[in-house]
Amino acid sequence: MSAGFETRLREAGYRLTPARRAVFAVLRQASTPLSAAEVWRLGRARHAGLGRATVYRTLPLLVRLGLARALLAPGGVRYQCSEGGTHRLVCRGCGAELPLSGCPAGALAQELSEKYGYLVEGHLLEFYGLCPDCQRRMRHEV
Amino acid sequence: MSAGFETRLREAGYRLTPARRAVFAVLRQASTPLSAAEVWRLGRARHAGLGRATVYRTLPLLVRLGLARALLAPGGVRYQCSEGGTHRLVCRGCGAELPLSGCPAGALAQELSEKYGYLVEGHLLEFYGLCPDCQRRMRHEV
DNA sequence: AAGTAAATGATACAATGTCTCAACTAGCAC
DNA sequence: GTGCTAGTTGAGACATTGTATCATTTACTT
Repeated sequence: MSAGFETRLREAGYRLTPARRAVFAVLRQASTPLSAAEVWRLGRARHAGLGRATVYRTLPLLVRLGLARALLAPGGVRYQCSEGGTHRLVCRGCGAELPLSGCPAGALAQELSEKYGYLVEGHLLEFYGLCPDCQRRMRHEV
Repeated sequence: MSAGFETRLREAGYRLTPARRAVFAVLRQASTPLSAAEVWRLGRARHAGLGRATVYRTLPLLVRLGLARALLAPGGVRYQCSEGGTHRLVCRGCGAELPLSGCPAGALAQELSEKYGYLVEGHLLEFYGLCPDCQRRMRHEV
């Protein structure tokens, strides 16, 4: 799958550099979406002199190439590898996120592909609301 | 619906102030999601001395109260009123967004509500991929 | 009408992201 | 392998975006 990264970069006319490897490797290994600052910090472990500007240049590049995805978490933008879709329940009270399995969007993707000529590569399905705790809390404490 | 804003604020124990009215009114009237800076600029037209800090305090408050939603647009975070769901196709090549009608998520919301006890208030369904133009462009130009 | 806690706006500050540019290097040609 | 060249890098200045502080104001309760 790391080969996917290399070929994708090359076929798009970009060079394969230690900095880009480091940034992508950090995202690949992360078990949770990372902020740009976190990617920088972790990336320096892999590539000593990794620059901040390079990280900020590389992350959007990875997104444009379809190798990563930018998410809006409470607290700012975070990046993660883009493999397949992302599905979750987000509580607007406490920010808790509950991952979901099973997705109704897969079927729709094919349909959209035919209808609009889009090449659909992945999707993000987020439900917003209140978790049980926050529902209780909002009734009483506020 | 503006009443919804007022009661929501009151029932959560927050005061109804000119600043908050202005911020919310700006979001309500906007036909497109706005950045915090834009909300400030537009808000000053409605409430002369509106402070920057107040805008940055108010927008997350509106999100927590379920009155607004934060979106990650190319170029940063943007806010919009939260009425129902949001569905679109986003091209990772050029950033173009194509709104969708018809959504498979509504049915799932009810199911999630029962299964997890969440109060589901809205959702965001985004498909990522390449629009027809970008597919062509990627094959040739790059 | 008066009291009070919440909210405001100004400002200073911190964090986040962008731009510039000289130095470097990946990839290609030979 | 050696040299060439355009893409890329990293440092730092800069711009933007978001946060904390605090004296002053004000929405709401009684």
